[in-house]
Amino acid sequence: MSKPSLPEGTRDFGPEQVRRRNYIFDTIRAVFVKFGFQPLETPAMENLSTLTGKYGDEGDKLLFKILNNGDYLKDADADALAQRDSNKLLRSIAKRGLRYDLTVPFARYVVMNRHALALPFKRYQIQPVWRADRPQRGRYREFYQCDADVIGSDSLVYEAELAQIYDEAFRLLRLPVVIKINNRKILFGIAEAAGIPEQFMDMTVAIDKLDKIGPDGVRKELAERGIGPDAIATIENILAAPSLEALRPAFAHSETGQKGLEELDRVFRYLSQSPLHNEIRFDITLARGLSYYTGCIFEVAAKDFAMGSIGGGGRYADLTGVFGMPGLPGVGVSFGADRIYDVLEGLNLFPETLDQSVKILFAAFDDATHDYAFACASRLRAAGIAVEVYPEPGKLKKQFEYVAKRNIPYIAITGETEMQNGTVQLKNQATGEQQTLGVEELIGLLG
RNA sequence: GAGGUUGUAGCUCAGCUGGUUAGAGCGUCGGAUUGUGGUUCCGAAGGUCGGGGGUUCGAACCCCCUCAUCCUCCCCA
Repeated sequence: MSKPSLPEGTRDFGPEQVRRRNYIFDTIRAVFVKFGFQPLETPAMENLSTLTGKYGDEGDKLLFKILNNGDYLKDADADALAQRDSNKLLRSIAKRGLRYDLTVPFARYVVMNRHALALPFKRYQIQPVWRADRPQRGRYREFYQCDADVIGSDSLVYEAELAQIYDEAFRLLRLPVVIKINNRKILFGIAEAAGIPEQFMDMTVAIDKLDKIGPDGVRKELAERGIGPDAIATIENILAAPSLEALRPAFAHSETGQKGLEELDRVFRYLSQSPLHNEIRFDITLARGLSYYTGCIFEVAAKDFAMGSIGGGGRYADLTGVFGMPGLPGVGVSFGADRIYDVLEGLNLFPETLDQSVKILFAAFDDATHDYAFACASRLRAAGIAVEVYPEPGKLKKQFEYVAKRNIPYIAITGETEMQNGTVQLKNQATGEQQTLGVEELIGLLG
């Protein structure tokens, strides 16, 4: 019998961690609700056909596949098996997989329930997702996303609301962030201005790395991806633009680029109606990988703490199209709860009060007073107060040590005298103050 | 998927070029203290040295495999 262990990239969460995680979830959820989003949950597993092809070749490789039940080799593709062709074999031995994100399952849900939905449909979803990535700092194989998406409207008011949601949630978590915003149409405008619209994706991937590899690195990467020197010069020129307004001349011949500028202008106009607490920054190098984004894109980074993005999102013109329902636009954002946890922990920003669940512990000396303690505890519980009774009557030392370890703020000592008078000896653990109280008075004090 | 790092008590880590019975601090448990904790003192328990195989008279230490960890790339939350 070997020691038990966990699969790579997964974790247990102890009581304190769960309380802290719930603090994050509750905070984000409250903001979602305030903006009119409705809850949705979908299964951990989806049909593999729902998932494959939605995240690019890389994404497909990172999907966890679930082996079919029963005699899965009976129906396996014999040729693929003989040829040891895993990709070909897969379809015949695994028909399900674990969800990779929350957006695709949402799109699937919308298509399946289109007749029942009032559009625009605003939903939020807080659930785990799984990726067979190599775990490292801030990267896990099982992690939670907190998503808010709107489907069925192309109004830019939602882009503004989603930016406000980021701002509000991180304000409540007291975590200073930068909300970066860009627009895929602006990126396409750059490609058009440089005369390389067909290399839009290559260009995007390269300039996304600017803050990581620097201008020289980007130049090199652009060249490696087969983009000519003239085009590279144009791109660099545009990237150096100091403001949105300065881009206008460069996009004189790019209708898409102009559209991108207009969209961002509109979003900023909405946002100017109500000041944000965090910085929102136009970042022309922001690209984001998922290929289905078509309009505004978002990314959130913590200030003062090195961590990959702790949130991201954007607009997609046609996500449900792959499920046979074209023309439904959507926009959404995601919070990376696990990374937010790591950042809050690193910056020591979790509230102290999260670990006080039980308010008081009852301590007794013998069988008779143990009964009395139990009776008192029951009355407090009936009044809605979280209470514990120490399991063994006897030495106070142990009972006090337990209270200290559990961070319980009060201890009630129920001895012979107290039992006869219907009182308890209440001690405040923080101040050391002690007083004799009747049970009703105790309920009044703690309730 | 590619490359590297680390793995010794519950935790953090020592452990010399391979050499008797693998140590420390913290924590845990018991006692000093049978109605008052976080201090102090005394004592105790706790190890398949991540797992498997190999080299050797002898392996925590060297070699191979494997599992896990942390990090970089890729990609992302």
